[in-house]
Amino acid sequence: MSKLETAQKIEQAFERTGVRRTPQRFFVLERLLTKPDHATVEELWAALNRRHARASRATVYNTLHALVQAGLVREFTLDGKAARYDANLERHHHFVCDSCGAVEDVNWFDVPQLEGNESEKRSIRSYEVTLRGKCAKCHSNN
Amino acid sequence: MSKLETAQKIEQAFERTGVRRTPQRFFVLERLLTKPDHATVEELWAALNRRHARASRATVYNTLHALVQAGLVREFTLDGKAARYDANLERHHHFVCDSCGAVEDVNWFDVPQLEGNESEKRSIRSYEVTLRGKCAKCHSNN
DNA sequence: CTGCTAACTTAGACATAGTTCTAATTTAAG
DNA sequence: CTTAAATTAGAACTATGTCTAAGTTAGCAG
Repeated sequence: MSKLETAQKIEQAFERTGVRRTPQRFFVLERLLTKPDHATVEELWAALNRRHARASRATVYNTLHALVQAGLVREFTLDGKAARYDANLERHHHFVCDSCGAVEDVNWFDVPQLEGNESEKRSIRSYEVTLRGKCAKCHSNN
Repeated sequence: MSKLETAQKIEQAFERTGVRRTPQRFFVLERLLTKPDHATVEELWAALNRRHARASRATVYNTLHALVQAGLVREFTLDGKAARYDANLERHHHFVCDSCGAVEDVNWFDVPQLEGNESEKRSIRSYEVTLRGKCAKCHSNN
């Protein structure tokens, strides 16, 4: 997607959901859309400051809450660390690199055994596979 | 498994791994073995105090670290909260109840698609499925 | 275009949960 | 009995997230 297209997509998303457009919010959503690395608040704040020097952490938190509220971004956590944010709204799984900690999306696939097998008296609303190993980058670097 | 059998199993585990036997450690491991609810430190500490009133939190941390070190217990986290501990060393998946937060073990099953499909340039060391929904108890209570 | 105002942003203090540390005391096990 | 190792209470630390009060701005009404 070109930069222009992304910008239009963001504008539309803001308009559609009634989220007020500010430079900070635009930047955060743009960053999440174009670099799907599941950034933490800390990372987003650092990135934001490279452009809009003097952004407040609170703004990043507020922005992310607004985006989550609006359904434009999903929040999740991994291994007890800080919350991570994902603008990929498609169903997907996650891969976590043991060496560098990178989190990558993995295309969705069903886990068919689930239905018959394990759902005795519970009802399953959703599930997700978390894969762990060594990412492509860490492989070539060693 | 009877209480006696469990006790013997614990004794043997301590002896085999060279973990010194203390009442606190015995209690913690016993609790993890007999009640596989993936307790947190806080929960274990509360349980311990019901018996050995005046146990220190630090002891629970020390104990768990020793048990993890010895390979008798596994540590994991879920949803960015406190670490949870599991004496079930078999491979298994987890189910998390949306309503009450309970964490239950789910018997292991393979996810066959993984091999061919997604492991392009990364290597996958392990994976786990996390299921979410409503547990049996919460179902009957509502 | 201009001015208005509710909403947003800012800096930094504050809050909190989880965990680790410390120094004195007690204990397991040879 | 001895002593290295474990336990204790509570202080201290760390990371993450929330709050506050003052200043700024988006977006609309006129």
